[in-house]
Amino acid sequence: MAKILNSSCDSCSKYGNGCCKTCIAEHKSNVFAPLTDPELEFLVEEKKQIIYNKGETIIKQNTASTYVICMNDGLAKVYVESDNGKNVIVRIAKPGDFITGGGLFNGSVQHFSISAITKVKCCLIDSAKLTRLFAENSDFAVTLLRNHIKQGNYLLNKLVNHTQKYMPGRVADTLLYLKNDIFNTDSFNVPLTRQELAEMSNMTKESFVRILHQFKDSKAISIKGDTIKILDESSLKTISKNG
Amino acid sequence: MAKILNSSCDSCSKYGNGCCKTCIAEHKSNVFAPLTDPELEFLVEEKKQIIYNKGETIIKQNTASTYVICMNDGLAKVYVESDNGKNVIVRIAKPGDFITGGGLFNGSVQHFSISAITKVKCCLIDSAKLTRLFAENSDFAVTLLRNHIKQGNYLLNKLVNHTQKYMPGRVADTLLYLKNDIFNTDSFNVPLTRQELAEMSNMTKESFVRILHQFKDSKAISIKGDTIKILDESSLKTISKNG
DNA sequence: GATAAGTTGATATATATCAATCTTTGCATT
DNA sequence: AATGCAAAGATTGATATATATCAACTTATC
Repeated sequence: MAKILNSSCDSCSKYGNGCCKTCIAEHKSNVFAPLTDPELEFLVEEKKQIIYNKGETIIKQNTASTYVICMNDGLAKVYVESDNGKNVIVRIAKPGDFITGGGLFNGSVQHFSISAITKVKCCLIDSAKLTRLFAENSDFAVTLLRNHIKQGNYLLNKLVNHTQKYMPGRVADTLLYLKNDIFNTDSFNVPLTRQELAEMSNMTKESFVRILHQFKDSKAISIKGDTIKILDESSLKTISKNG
Repeated sequence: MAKILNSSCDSCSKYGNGCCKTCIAEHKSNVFAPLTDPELEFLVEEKKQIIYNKGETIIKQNTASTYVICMNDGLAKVYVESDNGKNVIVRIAKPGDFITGGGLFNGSVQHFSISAITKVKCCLIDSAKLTRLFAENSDFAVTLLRNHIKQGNYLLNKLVNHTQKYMPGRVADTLLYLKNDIFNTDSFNVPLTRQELAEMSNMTKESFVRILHQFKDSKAISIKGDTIKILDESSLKTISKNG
């Protein structure tokens, strides 16, 4: 079970002692950047920092939740569970990411699930506090809105990519996403199963494997155990582009 | 060419003379509802009301624009132009809808195109004014954010529907969308071509036609010229659900 | 040593593409 | 206003293909 770190956690229980301030310092683009120190204090004063083990569910689709989540450490998958039992992984959440469910200001019901793909440390913040801060700090509202607009653009792009591209283009997109948005290195250890990589790419695991090995054969990537190395990014970009 | 209605347009040039107040009265869920009269006055004081003829482009993807659009009359399609030349129609905008492009607070570049599918009357409002209003009225910020979160949920749903459902399910979705979200009647005259209906349903026009006629044969709908009538909504819902 | 994950091959199928025909619409000319 | 014609849209059928499914097998993991 996920365990709650109580307030004796000296690095995280309170702003001023580490966690939240560090979060914001480390992740410049964080939505909390516009907040003043007292505002930040108010926001985090009752927050809960939770640790989830690999595989644990952080948010469950179709259940109510009034928390917004601030990722602190580890990786999580944000995914939609469809009626036919297949999952669609929408994105990977990484440290510094701020996740507001589809229920924010909107009935509290979550429109996607989130689960830990590695050990995850994250803060749960009561979403009612956001509303209060809007009244004091409109820059914060703008930042949060900008965040959601970017999210919308990302989804729009994903919609087009997943419906218009052939499988090789979608696999290339997934690999480029992992390299450039998640790990920021050419070579990375993938904590996701082939099934999950396939769910990111909108195809079956068998199809994903086949195309991955095509890329390996054409020297665009190398695979050693769980480690994938991008050898020829421009080649992948070309494949991504023409579909 | 689209023509600008000058300030002599007595029904629309100014708040207090009709247009915007009427807009809000008619469309209860409008995002402008939280605004006070003076705030509304400020928002619309320099707005432009424009009429577009059928087929004209209102917003062009990848161009900069600092306007937000308030639909006043008519219907428009919001769509993404993909690299392979195929369009994906994301939604239909109807009177009362408020459309903020993907560039809002975010570089001004539009991430989708909008064009008129009937004669359209709409207001273009300078998006810089929104930021100013946030400072005065945080309820407005919350409403706008809620609007975007709903938009995100809609896109998430569309992503899953378009990637997980078979064609009959997607055609059923399109028909139910037109009935329940756009026209609000069982029988409606469709101003969209088969090509456009197919672009809403993520398939070719040929496939769309075939399935439409299957639905006709099974008495779920009837087709007379440009008019489609939903005869058996529950049947369409079943088809939508099981894919 | 058992269970899950990854791989590979053969086959089935949903859907796109191509091609032909039919229908409607817009427009110029009388 | 009526006529004819061109262009666009709609429909239907035959075929091709991208991708899923099914099945067998191998490899890794607890």
